[in-house]
Amino acid sequence: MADIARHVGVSRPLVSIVLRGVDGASEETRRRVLEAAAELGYRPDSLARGLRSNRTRNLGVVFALRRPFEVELVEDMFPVVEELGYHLLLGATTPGRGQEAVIDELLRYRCEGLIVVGPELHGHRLDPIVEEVPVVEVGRSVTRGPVDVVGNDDALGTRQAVDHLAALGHRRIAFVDGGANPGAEDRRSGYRAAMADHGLAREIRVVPGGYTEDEGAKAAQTLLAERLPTAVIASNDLSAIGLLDSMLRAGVTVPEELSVVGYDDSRFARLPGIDLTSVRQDIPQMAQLAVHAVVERLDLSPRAPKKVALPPQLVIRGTTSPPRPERAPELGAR
Amino acid sequence: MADIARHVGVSRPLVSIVLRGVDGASEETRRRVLEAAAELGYRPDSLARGLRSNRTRNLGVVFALRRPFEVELVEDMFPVVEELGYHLLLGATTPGRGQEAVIDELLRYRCEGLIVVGPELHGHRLDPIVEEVPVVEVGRSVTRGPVDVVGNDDALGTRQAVDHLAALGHRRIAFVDGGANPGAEDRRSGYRAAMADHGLAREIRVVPGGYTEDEGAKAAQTLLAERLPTAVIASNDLSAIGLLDSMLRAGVTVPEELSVVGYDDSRFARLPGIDLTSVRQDIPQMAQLAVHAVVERLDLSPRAPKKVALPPQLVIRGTTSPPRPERAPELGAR
DNA sequence: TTGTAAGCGTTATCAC
DNA sequence: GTGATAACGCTTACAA
Repeated sequence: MADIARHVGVSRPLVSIVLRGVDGASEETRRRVLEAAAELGYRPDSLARGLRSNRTRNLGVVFALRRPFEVELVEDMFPVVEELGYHLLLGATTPGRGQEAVIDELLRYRCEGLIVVGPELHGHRLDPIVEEVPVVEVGRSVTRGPVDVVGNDDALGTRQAVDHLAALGHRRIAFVDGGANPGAEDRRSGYRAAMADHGLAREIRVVPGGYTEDEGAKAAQTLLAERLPTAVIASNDLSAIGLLDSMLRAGVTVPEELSVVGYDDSRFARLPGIDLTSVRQDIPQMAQLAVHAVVERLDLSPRAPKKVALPPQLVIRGTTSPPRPERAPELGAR
Repeated sequence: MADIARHVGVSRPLVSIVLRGVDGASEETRRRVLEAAAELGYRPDSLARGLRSNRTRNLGVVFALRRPFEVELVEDMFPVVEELGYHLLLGATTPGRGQEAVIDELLRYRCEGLIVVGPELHGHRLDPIVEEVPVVEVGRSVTRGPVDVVGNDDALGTRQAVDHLAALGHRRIAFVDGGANPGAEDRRSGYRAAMADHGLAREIRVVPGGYTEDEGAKAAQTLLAERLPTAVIASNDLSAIGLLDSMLRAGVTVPEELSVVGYDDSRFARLPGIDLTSVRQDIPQMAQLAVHAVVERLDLSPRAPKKVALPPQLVIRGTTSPPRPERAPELGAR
């Protein structure tokens, strides 16, 4: 920048004024400065700028690089963030780098706000951070403190799955649990509540599982060892796919003998050859709400924490159909 | 940091010495400074540090958030980068943000080196950047200038696929082209060369395609409209899956009537229910080589550009088998 | 071992 | 409309 100033024959601050596009410089100066900048290949220094101005306009987003759902969410944040005049700083968690380390790194870069996708931190560990910068959590249903939360109504999602299956005539609907993964708890409770509402409380069956194909396959083994239900809701797509495979290998036809529903409507579910009925979350909207929530706290005055749970949508594909007629004696059973 | 200095009663530079862990401070001072730092919740400021020291130890990586292959590659870079004492700055390209914009942003943060995955920039657009910082390109086979290149030997990959199919007895082996996508050119030429080497030059058949499921499905239609080959090599997994689906829908059995090979050995290929024979790239090693290449240029003296092409490995799964015996007249045909 | 002075590239403040 | 000066938080160089 000093180069430009010397080149044009003006002072450094004046160059700064021109390059920032604020007013306080004559058209003539402006033109000559911009010309020189282009000629000299000037590139603004974000470090110096952030340091001096105390305003980086950086938003940090913490997410897991290995969760396609979160990656997609982040991708959808970019246009929103840019439009609001901010930059997105990616804080990727990996098996060797937890959320805490990532958040710390983002704050060292003076992020002004933080979007935490799939929060894993216990409330009190997040507390000191929340006092420093606005935080929005994406994908957690309940939290403490002045934190905005944007989530998916996971309980409603599994409820929709149960409704769909019940409408098809299913009664024995099992659920493959997601353990401690993000959203798993709500998905489980939504299943339980919906089953009860359909008068199927006695049919509730929660099988231990997880968010991976292996765990889905294991759940399938559990189900195969006992009396098979007529339908299964898995707590995410991957476990549904693992389960699907084990079932097919065991000679169970889908959807004739067993209907299967996944959760996430990921690319995997849409894959021809899988064609999985699944619960879709509105990812673009979650991205937009999350970004707006942080920016509002930054640009506007403080306000009460906002907790949003978006309604998901069941996407019906080829893995669900009415159950086979039960054997006669079943009629009498209650 | 000034706070700590005041709190402990020493000068600021001394605090800096302690916090950086270099020597030049007494044990006693060290202890008291660290204590105060913990107490005051001190967090180093990367901006100020980078600005003053002219050494950010940042490595920028440019990659596409929507390409799982690249995301996986980036994930594998983290441990390598950390071990070498650097930080990875993620520069994600999205549909709305091209490589040029992303690189520019990374350089504003004073990245000392750049890893460009799936380079899209024409040589001359990269030139001015290469003069500023060390650059390594990942996934391009030929480039100009003093740029390190770490890639996959894509031509060898398709060659392995042809070898495998030829060994099984296939002769009419078609290839679904990848158009202008990264690596596609080499995959095509590897196919051509391998076919010729097997004396199958007359059987060469390149069908227009791409890297998406839709393009794979379209290629399937092209193939179905004419005489079906006994095997198809797709230029990536997704197009193989699209093709697979169209074939199955058309009543073609796989692998009995048609063997299918993909490329990338992505998660999709490994999916039970897909179980696609595919060409695997050694992602962890590519990550390691790429990072080391940049860091070497940074830490060591300049040296000639290094061009590495890693040998891929064919992973044989369920979509390939010997062809059905041809009808008798075929014997006489040449 | 410790302190002092200076400066990294930029912007804020206030004069002119 | 323009320019001088100081300051952001930290590290380097050198002196004590």
